[in-house]
Amino acid sequence: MLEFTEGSHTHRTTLFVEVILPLAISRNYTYRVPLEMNDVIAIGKRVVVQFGKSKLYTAIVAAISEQAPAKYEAKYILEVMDEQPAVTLKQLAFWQWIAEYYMCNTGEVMNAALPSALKLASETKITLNKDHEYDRALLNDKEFLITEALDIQPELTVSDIAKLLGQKTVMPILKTLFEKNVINISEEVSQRYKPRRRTFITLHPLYRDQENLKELFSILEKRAPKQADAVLAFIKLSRHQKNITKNELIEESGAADASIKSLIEKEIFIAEHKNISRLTYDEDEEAISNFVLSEAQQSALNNIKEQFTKKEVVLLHGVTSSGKTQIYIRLMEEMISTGKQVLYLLPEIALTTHIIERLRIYFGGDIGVYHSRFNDNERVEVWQKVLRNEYKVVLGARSAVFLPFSDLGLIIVDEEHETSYKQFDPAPRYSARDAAIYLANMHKAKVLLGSATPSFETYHNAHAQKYGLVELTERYGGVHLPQIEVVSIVEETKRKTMQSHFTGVLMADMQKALDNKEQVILFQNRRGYAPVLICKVCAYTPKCINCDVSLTYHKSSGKLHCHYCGYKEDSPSVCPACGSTHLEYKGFGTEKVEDELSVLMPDVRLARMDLDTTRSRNSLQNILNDLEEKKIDVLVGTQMVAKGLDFADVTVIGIINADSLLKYPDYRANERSYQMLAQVSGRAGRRGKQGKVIIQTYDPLHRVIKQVIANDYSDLYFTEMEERKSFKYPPYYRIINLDVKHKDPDVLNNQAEYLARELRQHFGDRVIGPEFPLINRIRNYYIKSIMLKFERDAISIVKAKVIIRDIITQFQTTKLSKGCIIQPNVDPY
DNA sequence: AGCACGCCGACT
DNA sequence: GTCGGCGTGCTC
Repeated sequence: MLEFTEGSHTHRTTLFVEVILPLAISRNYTYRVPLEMNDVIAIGKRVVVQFGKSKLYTAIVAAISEQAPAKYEAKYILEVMDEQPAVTLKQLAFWQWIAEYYMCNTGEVMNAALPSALKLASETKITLNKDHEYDRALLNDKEFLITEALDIQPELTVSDIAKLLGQKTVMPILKTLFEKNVINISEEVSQRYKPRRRTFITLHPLYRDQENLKELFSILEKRAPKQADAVLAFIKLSRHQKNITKNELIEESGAADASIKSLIEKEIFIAEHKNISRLTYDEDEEAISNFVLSEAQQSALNNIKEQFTKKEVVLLHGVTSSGKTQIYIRLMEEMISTGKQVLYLLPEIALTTHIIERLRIYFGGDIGVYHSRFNDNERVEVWQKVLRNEYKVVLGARSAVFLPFSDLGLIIVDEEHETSYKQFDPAPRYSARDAAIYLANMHKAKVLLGSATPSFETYHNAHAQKYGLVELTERYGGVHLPQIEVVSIVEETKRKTMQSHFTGVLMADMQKALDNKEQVILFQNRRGYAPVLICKVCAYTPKCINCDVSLTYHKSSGKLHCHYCGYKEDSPSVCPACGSTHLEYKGFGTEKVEDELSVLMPDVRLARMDLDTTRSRNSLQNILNDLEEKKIDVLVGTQMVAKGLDFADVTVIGIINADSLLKYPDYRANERSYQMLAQVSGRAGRRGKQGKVIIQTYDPLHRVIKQVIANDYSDLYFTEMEERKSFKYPPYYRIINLDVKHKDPDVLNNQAEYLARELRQHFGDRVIGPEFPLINRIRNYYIKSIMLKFERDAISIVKAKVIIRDIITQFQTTKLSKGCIIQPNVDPY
């Protein structure tokens, strides 16, 4: 046949593809390629496949072969979605590495990597069958209810119906309705990415001639004055801008849509429909790079470049406010001049418009931004632009490591110690910092890690000469490090100078700053009002019904919240156990700090920044804007305030209770506390003025506090490292945690013990536990943790992981382990 | 992740 | 008895 002449031999060959499904399943599945798709099928393209009875998914082609599977009949691919592969070969290899290293499935990696608009899944839609006559009186109550609902809303999903009927199992009912020909059941895949379209208007070239234009006006003014207005508005707009959309024209002229339409019909206006990008930025900002590096910055930059000739990864250890960003900018400029791409990773919270705008000054439209506050369509557009190599620089949070880079030259991981680089909740439990190093390796690119308080892992690698190390000890522009004052809460309580949770010292310094029209940040590492509510009579404490935690009282909602599962209940006014009205709030969070301060300083403009106040899309940015515009005098916040805040007029920082950090029962508590305190302190007095930090604590002589005051990170490092070594912790050892979960605590105990025994057979006393973690029940699952500690060099971690995987697989086939969930967490933070 | 099948308690 | 919960296994 004619249409078969142009192609290759593949026309006659039946092809099979192995695809990755966006699900937590352990292997790939094989589908058959219809002959007519032979020419378009390719690795990395998305295909639509049916998986199971009815569900349709977008899968990624991972391999193509001519070999038919022996044991089953492969289903056909339904559709090839892409003209060009959406995922590169490098990415597929990267996904594979993540899945192996972090002990999860490729499908889970795919889920994290692809913007959801690129992986549409079908949804079951229920509609009325209008072609069939039936008597509704013959239906039972529930069936009748469904038809009634479909009269009002013609299309319902399965979960809509579950909600409607108030029960979980609805499929049998829908099935009988379908068999009675009352309803249709269909699987619909919606193309979720929609380009944004606008209509652009231009004037017919005929009217570029002044005479013709004059004539046109004289006609229009008489016959259609509204249309004349529209033409006038067009001419006015065209003086300032090149592209004019129909909407802009309507807005400017006040003319109706119909007027414009008739002008288009008369061919006076020419309309053109175009896809436009959602990723706009102000083109008026000319790219300028006219800053001068200080001597210290310049020598650090030279040093980094020198190190890059010998090392793949370099750590830039620079104190807060040392001007690391400017060094990054110079490096990025040099890299993109060679034509390679740059990835600049930042913690989500630090990715504010402030830093984006700052980089736009230098890179203009060449810079792409990628983070979780972007909506799906925006993310797809960034993805596609990276794929087409239209960005030179990508600025992004954790998940930006998954973008389809083709030729990376440099990855910068700023604030590399940040724990938010590690994903916790759903697998893949990956570290974007560590993954970035692997990714760079694949691209033969360099990695620059930047931090004022490097993670011990990184610092250790730098000291071991594995990474290059560049130190920058001078603050930019000669800004002094803040003065740190430690205030003993015990002392002040004795002297009765405490005002609720504020020491006299803090109150006085806050007042002084406010008198000078300066700003204050207060840090309290806990959100909500009070973490524990306790009955003074019977000591009853309200607990979460799903988790092993006490509920936190939130004053703003008047409810008790669980911070682990989201459960909420009304706060009781009498003790549910004994009926007493003597209920006491114990402990305090940001809400209470804010509340108390508003009583003590009623004239102060207060704001709060924590998870609860920054949930919606723009709320974080709004708070930061208000702070910048000095609409806020005092900002109370959780760890968030330690990151990415850079405001000249913040001169006083108060740490309400340092002990909550220091007392944390974790081997990293000291490292974390130091990082936290140093990072918060770094926010004080950035430009021109020396700032002041007040640390309130019950334990002013604590070693870590002394080290923070002395600004002696290496002292902290060397003392802590001794302990890490003797207790077999990272960076000397690698840790893999296996969290075992089960609804029944007894089964969990037995099975976790059994699993640990199996592991011990291979790994001996490298296996610790199982032990109950700090919180031993979350969302109704009891949890036990098994920890594996591997010495760094003596054992192949790759082989160990294969063995662990085998043991887990083996374990899951045993009858008694039914219902057990095992979650591996490699390199837990 | 969905969805079907099968077993078991609590209702008409 | 039957309905609906829930556990278990499978999907190319």
